[in-house]
Amino acid sequence: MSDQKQPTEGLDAIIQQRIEKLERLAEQAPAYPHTFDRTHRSHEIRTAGEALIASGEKVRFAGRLMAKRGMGKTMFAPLDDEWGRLQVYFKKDDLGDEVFARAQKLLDLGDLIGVEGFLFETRTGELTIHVEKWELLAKALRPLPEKYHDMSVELKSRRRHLDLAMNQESRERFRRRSSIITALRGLLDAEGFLEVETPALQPLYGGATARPFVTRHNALDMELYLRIADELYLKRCIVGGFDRVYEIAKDFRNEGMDRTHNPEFTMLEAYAAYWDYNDMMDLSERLLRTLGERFGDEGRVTFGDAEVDFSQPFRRVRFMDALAEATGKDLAAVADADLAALAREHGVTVKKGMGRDKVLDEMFSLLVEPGLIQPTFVMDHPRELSPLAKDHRETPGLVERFELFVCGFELANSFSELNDPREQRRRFEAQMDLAAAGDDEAQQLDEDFLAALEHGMPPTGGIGFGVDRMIMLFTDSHSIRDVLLFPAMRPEGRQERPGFSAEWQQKADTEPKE
RNA sequence: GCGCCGCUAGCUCAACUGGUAGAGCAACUGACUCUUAAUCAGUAGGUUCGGGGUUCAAGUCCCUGGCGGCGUACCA
Repeated sequence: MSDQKQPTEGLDAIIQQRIEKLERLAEQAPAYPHTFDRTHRSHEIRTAGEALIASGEKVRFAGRLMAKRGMGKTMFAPLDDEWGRLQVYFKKDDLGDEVFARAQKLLDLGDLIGVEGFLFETRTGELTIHVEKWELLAKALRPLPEKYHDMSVELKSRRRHLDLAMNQESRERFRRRSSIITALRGLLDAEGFLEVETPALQPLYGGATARPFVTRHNALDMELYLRIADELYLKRCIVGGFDRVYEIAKDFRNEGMDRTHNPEFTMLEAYAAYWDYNDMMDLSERLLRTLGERFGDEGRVTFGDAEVDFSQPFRRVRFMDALAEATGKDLAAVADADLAALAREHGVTVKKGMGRDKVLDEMFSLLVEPGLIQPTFVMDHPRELSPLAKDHRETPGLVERFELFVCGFELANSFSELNDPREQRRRFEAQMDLAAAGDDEAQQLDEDFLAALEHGMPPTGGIGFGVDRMIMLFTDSHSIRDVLLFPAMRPEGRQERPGFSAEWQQKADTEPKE
């Protein structure tokens, strides 16, 4: 470990060799220059290709060296930038022995270089830069992964920089993510929504049913929660007189992880004064239809085996009707005791303390959700499940709520927002009873929020979209990890890890460094 | 959480019922003036995830811990 002998094998040897090459390159020119002025990026050269060949003008291009194909006195090398790949051509007769040899001998795969030269087309028709000058922009001391097999799923997520460097389609996917979010902002802005920012650190968590992350503020000497939703703050904005607001923000939920769940995820919440949930359904259709047009094929999107069509009006079905379709029974007419039995018959696990509506919700998740492939609004839910939604204007026991399902997962959740402060207080109290009975996801009573409501909130429609899931849908990605640059993962390495203990830290500090 | 499967060179993977750990890519040396998974000849590279056990002998079997994938449960 303190051995001074130079490594002659494995990764250490590769790094050592590359450092030596770096030092030799540094004798001639700065190894880490501060800038490189490009005239074009790869897609721009590709677009202007013929004109650039005809004019013979000089181009300056920079990228990562992805292969070296040496032919003795010439060398071809593909260079990647964000938008794609462009081949460059080194020729000894043109560059001179020294400059050519430096490229041939001292460049490694993964190095970042800048070139200047003129464009030509090779015999096989590939657009190529004939290099007249080149310089190192940064050396890759570590080798790139192997080039013609996929990296393991784990490495792709864990070393996203390498996934991005190696896989054009991965770069494309994240560029598309960015475009979709930009498009959403544009659409909401055009609809008169104001983008606002609300606290991620909250003294009380609310607006959804989930277990929170807890953290601590030293100066205030208090525990804070990472938000599970923005809802209660955005409604305060509506109370204050903003007409339409939205926020695209990370929420944090301390729950399991799987193909559609990451502990931190991006949620779009939007609230509009004087709207109800019908208006929000219309808004959802407008947003998704436009996204479908821009990012799909005339409003249609391929997701696995399914083709989802956003161009037609979405199906609307009442929650209880969907359940009736699935079970063949009108569950509203079934007594509580019989309902539990019926649920078990359909393979739903019914636990003690689950209310009637909770059982219905379980049945819905298992029996109905997976079959909702085409965009479907499921509306008018049982009241107990929705403590922030307004009572249904016609049917007692229900609330004005809808969830939008696509490809078997929930994409959005929306209500006519409850704005009667006394009713809201009763709903919170009911939640507290659930909490007392052991439901650790029940919502907390938020006096400050209630006081805001007591000042008067206009009738309001609200909605929350799972942005990551939306991105999955429009990129045909089947795991949330594929649309998050850095999904949550356990740290790798170190066997002994007594939770960042002083003991480990001390050990790390006292051990000799390489 | 639980269940199943996996972890071998920098990367992607082999190694049968336990018997000298291999290949391709990357690297190194050399040849080659339009290649594109460049090609050709040669070289080097391993604590087989960690720890313990069984055995004459363990990548392989057993126990235990770590990390991951998939399924399942709660949730967006």
